[in-house]
Amino acid sequence: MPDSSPSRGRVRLVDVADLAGVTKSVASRILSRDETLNVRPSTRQRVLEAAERLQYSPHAGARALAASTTGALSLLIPDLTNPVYARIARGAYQRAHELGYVVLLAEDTAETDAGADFTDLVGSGRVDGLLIASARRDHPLIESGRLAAIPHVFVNRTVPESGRNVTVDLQLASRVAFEYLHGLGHRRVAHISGPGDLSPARERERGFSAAAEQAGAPEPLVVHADFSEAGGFAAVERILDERPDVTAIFAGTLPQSIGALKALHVGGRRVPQDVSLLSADDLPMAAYLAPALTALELPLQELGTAAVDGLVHQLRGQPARDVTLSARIRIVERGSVAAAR
Amino acid sequence: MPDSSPSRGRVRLVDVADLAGVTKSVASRILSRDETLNVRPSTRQRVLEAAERLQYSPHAGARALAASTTGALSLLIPDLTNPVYARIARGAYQRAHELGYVVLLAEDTAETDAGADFTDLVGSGRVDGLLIASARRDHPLIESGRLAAIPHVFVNRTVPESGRNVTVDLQLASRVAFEYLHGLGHRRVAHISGPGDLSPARERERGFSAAAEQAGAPEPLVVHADFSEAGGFAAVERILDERPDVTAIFAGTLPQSIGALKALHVGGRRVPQDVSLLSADDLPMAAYLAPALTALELPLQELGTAAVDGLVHQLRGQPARDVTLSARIRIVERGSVAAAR
DNA sequence: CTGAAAGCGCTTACAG
DNA sequence: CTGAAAGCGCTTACAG
Repeated sequence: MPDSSPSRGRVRLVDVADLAGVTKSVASRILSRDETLNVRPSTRQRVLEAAERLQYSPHAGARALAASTTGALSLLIPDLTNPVYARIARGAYQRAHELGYVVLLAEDTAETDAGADFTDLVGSGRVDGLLIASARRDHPLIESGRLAAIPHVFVNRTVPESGRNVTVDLQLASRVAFEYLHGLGHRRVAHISGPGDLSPARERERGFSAAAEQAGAPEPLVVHADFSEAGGFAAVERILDERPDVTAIFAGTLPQSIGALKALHVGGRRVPQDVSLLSADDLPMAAYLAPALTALELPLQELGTAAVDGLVHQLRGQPARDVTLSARIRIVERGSVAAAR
Repeated sequence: MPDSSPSRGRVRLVDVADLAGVTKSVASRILSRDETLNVRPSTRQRVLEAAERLQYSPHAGARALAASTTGALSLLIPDLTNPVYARIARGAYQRAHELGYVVLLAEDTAETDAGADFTDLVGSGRVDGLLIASARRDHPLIESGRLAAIPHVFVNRTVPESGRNVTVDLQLASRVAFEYLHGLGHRRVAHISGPGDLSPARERERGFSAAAEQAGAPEPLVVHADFSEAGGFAAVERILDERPDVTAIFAGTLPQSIGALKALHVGGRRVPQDVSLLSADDLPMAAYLAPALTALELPLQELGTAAVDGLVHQLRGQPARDVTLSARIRIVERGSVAAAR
């Protein structure tokens, strides 16, 4: 096979144009599916075949430079370890792929201090916009003000006044949780929430308490804790201390639930005979714990999908908007919740 | 403040050069830390300050185009949900950051069929190279042959003959596991491995069996299973069926251990009184299960670090090489393993 | 229906 | 020590 001498071994647009017997202009327009273009079907065909045969893959940088668009989105998640984000990420990937975007994932913990790096992802023209699931309230990205010029969306968190929040209706979800427990006769109920400054945590609390008030039930005890096993453990210690007669606990995340289970065990409570435990986050693992956890299922994959839709909406020049998902919130019953005695 | 009219609001190299009173050439060389450059300290100072003041962030695409290097690496992981990869990713991030690279994470499951997308990440000049932790044996990336022209490294998996494998010495790790159990008097031992075609699984098996043989112990029962809770559950069912007198089980992953715990419980075995369970993957959660899991700790973060080093080594024109980590392999003792009765 | 040409924002020999 | 200029591989008005 003769070498058509592409520089550095890269197949360029001009190579496929040459092979197809057209100019770069036409090739470019055909390959980028320019709708306004009228070409003979046979020409189109030749170009497509040439691209295929040469395994042509446009240079993203050159395209970004010329068109000032990258075709890439970045998803910033606070904790790779939390499977909740895996679900969101999958939804995001899938939709992005459908829309012709690539999504680049990045973990954005306080330790990595990656905030700067990530603003730079957009600043340096690597991505067109940001899907921000990082939950830190005083995130450098937000504080910096650099976000203002950048298309972005907040996922699973809420930044007041931003008009860019894509969230599950956590107040509704918490209400569902409360009413489920209340319906089983539980009257002394506690809720393990997240760190006080995180918006999802605040909303769960609000929904839970509001539901209690509306039901005329005693005010639930709300305890703030880290979203981790250790957090759940410590929270239950405090709950048992302040309210030893508690009959049901609603934990905000699965890791917290695992810690809670342990602390209940240590505290001599049987689950669910003495205390019922309802977990947020329905993940495969929940079914394998002892007892299997009854959990609140949320539309996480849909959240990822909606986030990409919201961001792409902005990229197309539409104004940002809040999106709240309230479908597909339900309780998956397993063994950790029983009727109050 | 007067508008210096940057196009599209972007601050360009020429803007900082102007502000500093030099040409683009000099500014470029100073900002990209060109060692061979000799400039007056005062000039360097002015350029750096100008860049700082304008919040200059070079256009990654333009740079990629001109220098044919992107400063980005991509880490492909098979399952976002598995915390093992989070640890590897953190190590990779940190080292990449130190070396001036950005790392872009992507989940590469069979379902997303993302193989093509990812080859394209390099093909399209978005990243300089790939850190491949995807474990599928017949991965489209490998099959396609396109990988040949692309700097890459396999992380936590081994592709024979590739000379690009960055791994923990799993044979050694399994030996450590076996000898720990053997030392406690266990003679009827089983191992829950992964799907038969995954290289880490095969190596763990080999190491485990070899250690048994060397100790003159009976051959361990090895059961293949999915790396999930369900896999661990099914594996233990089979083990109890084939070898009801088993006294110790070594599970290859934490999710498998969780499933195993459940199956042992269902099978009427107490852990560790009747059967000891040793888990691979020491993660925070292990301490909160009932019983707390004794686990094999592996140098996962170091694995990520070494992978980046290996890839950057290639990017600098050095030949690829295998790297095997054998330090920091140890047993973290908790409650799930006891001496044989 | 198709082509010639400018320009996106950088880097990097090559000159001075 | 610093500058002028070509070129990386695309897209996109603008012409024909």
